[in-house]
Amino acid sequence: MLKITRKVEYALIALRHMQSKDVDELTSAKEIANQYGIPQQLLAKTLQQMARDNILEAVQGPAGGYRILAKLDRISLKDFFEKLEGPLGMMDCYFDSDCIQIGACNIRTPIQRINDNMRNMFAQMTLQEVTQ
Amino acid sequence: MLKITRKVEYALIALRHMQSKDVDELTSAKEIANQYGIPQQLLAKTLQQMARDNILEAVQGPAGGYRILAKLDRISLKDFFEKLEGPLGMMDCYFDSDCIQIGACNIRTPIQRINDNMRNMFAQMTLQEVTQ
DNA sequence: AATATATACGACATTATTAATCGTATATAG
DNA sequence: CTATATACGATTAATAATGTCGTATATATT
Repeated sequence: MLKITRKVEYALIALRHMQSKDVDELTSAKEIANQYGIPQQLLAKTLQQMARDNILEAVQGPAGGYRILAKLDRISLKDFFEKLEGPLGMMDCYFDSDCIQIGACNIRTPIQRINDNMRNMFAQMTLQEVTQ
Repeated sequence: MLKITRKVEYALIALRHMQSKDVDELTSAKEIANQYGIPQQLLAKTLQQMARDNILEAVQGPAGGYRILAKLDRISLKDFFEKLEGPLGMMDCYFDSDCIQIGACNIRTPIQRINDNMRNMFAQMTLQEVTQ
């Protein structure tokens, strides 16, 4: 439990890889996939998603690839995680609450407190700190 | 991602339920399962595990059940989570590292930093805070 | 002593989630 | 024109979480 997904992991690897290059240099999904042993198609999808989220810029065609578009020190880890994986809740009922037992549940409030702490922690860390 | 398991959730519900009673009063798995709509056998296993971990005391036979044994304000959430679910790592390589790519991986150190923050956060919260 | 009801627990089955692949379309440099 | 890159929905495979089954043991009650 409390694990990040490979998607997030791959995204971080890719960002860090690109950050070690010139800002306008392009990196292909293939290059990263080969270098770190990541399934290329899966990585490509994640990069495409980051492009849709304006974290990366994508350039098509041969000699195309991706480059970092956003200011990584302006994106919190919380926002990054939620862009890629959706709302960050340790229990499903943190956001959507169609749990039948919600009336009987005695730990909803305490768990939400923990969850707020966790979200707050990730809100205070930036992508830059992880990928620099 | 970053979710707690039902096992932990059920354990917290059970602890909080027992804490609302007299300290030496017994509570059966059945009682809790019925009241909160939890599968009884699954809950029972979790209670048994907590008994093995000396968080609860178990009393067998009819009119048996469980009662809280440990001082909940002396058990951190980190220890509690790790008792129930094992080591707390956002990535598998935090503890065991048979990842083939470990040499190539460029984010191991940064992720460990995040993970340390998370573990530290849970180390500073006690079970008591959640179940009181 | 017999019975009913509780915990104890390994093995198995089911379900949900995550991870990976497939197939096809589009863009563009050479 | 061709090779190589991104784009992306659909599907399958793998893994992990969740739940069930069967059986054993303890013990209060009758």
